[in-house]
Amino acid sequence: MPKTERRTRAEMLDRTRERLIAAGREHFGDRGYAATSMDDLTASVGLTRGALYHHFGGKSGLLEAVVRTLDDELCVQLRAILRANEDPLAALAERARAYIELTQTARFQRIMFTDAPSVLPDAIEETSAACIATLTEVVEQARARGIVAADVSPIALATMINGAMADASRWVAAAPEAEHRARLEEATRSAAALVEGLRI
Amino acid sequence: MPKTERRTRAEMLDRTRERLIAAGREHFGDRGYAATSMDDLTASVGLTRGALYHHFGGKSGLLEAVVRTLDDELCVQLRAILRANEDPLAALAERARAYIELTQTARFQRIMFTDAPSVLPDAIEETSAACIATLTEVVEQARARGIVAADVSPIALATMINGAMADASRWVAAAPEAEHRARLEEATRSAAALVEGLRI
DNA sequence: GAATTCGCATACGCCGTGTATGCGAATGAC
DNA sequence: GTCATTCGCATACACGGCGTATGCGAATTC
Repeated sequence: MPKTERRTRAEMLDRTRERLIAAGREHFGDRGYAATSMDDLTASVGLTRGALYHHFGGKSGLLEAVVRTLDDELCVQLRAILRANEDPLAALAERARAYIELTQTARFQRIMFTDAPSVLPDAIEETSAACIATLTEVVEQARARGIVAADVSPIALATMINGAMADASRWVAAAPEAEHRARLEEATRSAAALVEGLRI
Repeated sequence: MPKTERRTRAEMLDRTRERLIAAGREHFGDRGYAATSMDDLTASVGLTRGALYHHFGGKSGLLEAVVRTLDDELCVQLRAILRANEDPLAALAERARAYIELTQTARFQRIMFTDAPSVLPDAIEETSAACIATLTEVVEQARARGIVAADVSPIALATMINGAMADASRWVAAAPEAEHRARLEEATRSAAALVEGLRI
């Protein structure tokens, strides 16, 4: 029996999907969505646009698949951090650092922060809503325990914390290599100060 | 002497610039940058693409002009509010409400928050840097007066406040008409709580 | 009044996307 | 095992939009 295993049809299908998504991460992340040619992208993995339209329906369909992949990878890690901390505000501070660190790659920033909101407002709205929902739960816990004032709106606060994190991440990523670590520390400390300020 | 005044050449030039920028605000704001055809846009003000390329160099050039117009209009009003408040943190809270209110139009949101960062990352980086710079000054004042802790980074904090404001604005704007006012109040109160939490 | 500038229109070529169509290999029926 | 069928993907075509080169006509300059 030769070492080349036989692949079932479904396996092959999944493999080309994955290859296209991987190519999407690279091309969209490096050149930006608008400047990416689907002819080039598909050719870079030995395919043509036919495969793209078959699997994703079009250029934006591939971007959406890439976005969901990136979002899933991030969410898994962030949720683990929230679960690991007992104190809600401490959990938020911990999560802030992890969020900034996990979103530092240029590709992630370009795709998730810059291009996707413009091309797929609905998909981004959906994923960030899920992200904000978990933050909202944390704020509600804190409020229920009397850690933060009862008159703040958990959803509004979660939304703002989410926005603050995104911009903090961009600010760190925009730093020249030498200042990178310093900015990460500054951003982490400031984020902690911001959420700890909510403590009564 | 007839009522039709004679226009100098320079005046005419400025008028077509303004008309194109106005058309840009409408088309980019209503349909999005990518979905806007420059043939349609120029035709809507009785011109052709020739005028566009003469004045702005291209599609993105017009967007940049629109962005700077919108940014200028906003900055003027926000600066006035910062000057009107003595206490730095109170000024920030006041500014937060004004910022959210002044950025509620769908056109502003679409152009400044959604499309421009993708098409003109440098221009947006530049304008938001200016915005963050003024916020940084306010935080530094507060720190100098001992109102906030000395170990927070004014720039990092200003960046995060800026991001929090933008997302708060989007959150309010995304509300159905009926909830609009309620969300504005929630966001304003929560923003105030966030910055007041920094007070020692 | 001739020359020149310059604001804007016209005309052309190119690239990229979406769609319709075609082919060939893997799958299922019997 | 053969035939019919599905389906993953390639090929071919048509359309629209952008950028550039070119042209015209009116306002300025001398």
